[in-house]
Amino acid sequence: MSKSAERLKEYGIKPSVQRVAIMDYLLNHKTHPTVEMIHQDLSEDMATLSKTTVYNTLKLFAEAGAILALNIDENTTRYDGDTSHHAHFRCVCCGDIYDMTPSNHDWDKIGFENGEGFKITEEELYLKGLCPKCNKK
Amino acid sequence: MSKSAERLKEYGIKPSVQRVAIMDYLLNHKTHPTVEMIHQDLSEDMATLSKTTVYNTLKLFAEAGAILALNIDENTTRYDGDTSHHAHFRCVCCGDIYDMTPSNHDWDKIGFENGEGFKITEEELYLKGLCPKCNKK
DNA sequence: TGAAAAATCTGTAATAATTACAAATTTGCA
DNA sequence: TGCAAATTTGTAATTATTACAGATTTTTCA
Repeated sequence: MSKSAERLKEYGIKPSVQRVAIMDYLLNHKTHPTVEMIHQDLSEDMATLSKTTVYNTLKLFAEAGAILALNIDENTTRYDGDTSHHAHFRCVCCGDIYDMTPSNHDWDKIGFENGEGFKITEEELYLKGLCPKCNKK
Repeated sequence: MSKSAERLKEYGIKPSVQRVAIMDYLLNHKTHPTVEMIHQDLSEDMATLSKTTVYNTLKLFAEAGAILALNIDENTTRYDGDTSHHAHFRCVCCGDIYDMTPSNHDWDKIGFENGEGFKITEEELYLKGLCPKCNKK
């Protein structure tokens, strides 16, 4: 079975053709794509793929914890097949999103002064600025 | 001059009646309100206030760095008059947003393994989970 | 002071992302 | 094979946000 199909099963999701294709896309494109990009690219091989299916599927995946839904972009959601603990950087010039690895591995153990009683289940660190390419100009 | 008007001048923004009212609202409501909430509340005293003005003004403030625009909520932007360095928590149950103060004050000095060449100008830490109230239930 | 110019505000219409929903298709299984 | 359940599809509705042009307010300066 494909890696993508296995991944879906791990998270209790039945692997339909469309679901496997979308998960496959996410595992092979580290670009943090939008619904639009995924739909457009996959449509080349799956002409009948509906945008609604892409929306529904990504929501399903994200709610199951199989992928990450990122709100680092102001107007649209970006998706990430890599669910390991890492931060994200968005270049305010070109819009590209990069994975960032904090060198201080204690960042995920940060406590909060007023954190008593809170149950934290998700943590996202968003960085913005200029990427190396845009920074040179 | 009011504290709000002074604040605007600090950031090079001309203090009109509407702008002062909106900044005032943000400085006095720590609820991280949406455009909708701000407009609705201020409309009680300023019947003619347009929602477009609220949108434009908040964008102006945020771009000048006078306030923060938060994307912690999936479908709408929330605003924060407190620009000091702190994190945000959103309760997935009731939707309320809380300020969080990392007890490890080094969190803003985190380096990134693959950070060479990047110029980081903004940093947002978003936490999600259950607030003390919802956690009890 | 008082007109002309500039800045700001307002209301409506347009846009774009996302969701609702019902019909069509596919899948799993007796 | 044939039926029921799950999934997908396409269109219509919803919601947040922006575009834009006209109205209003503020500023400039003779």
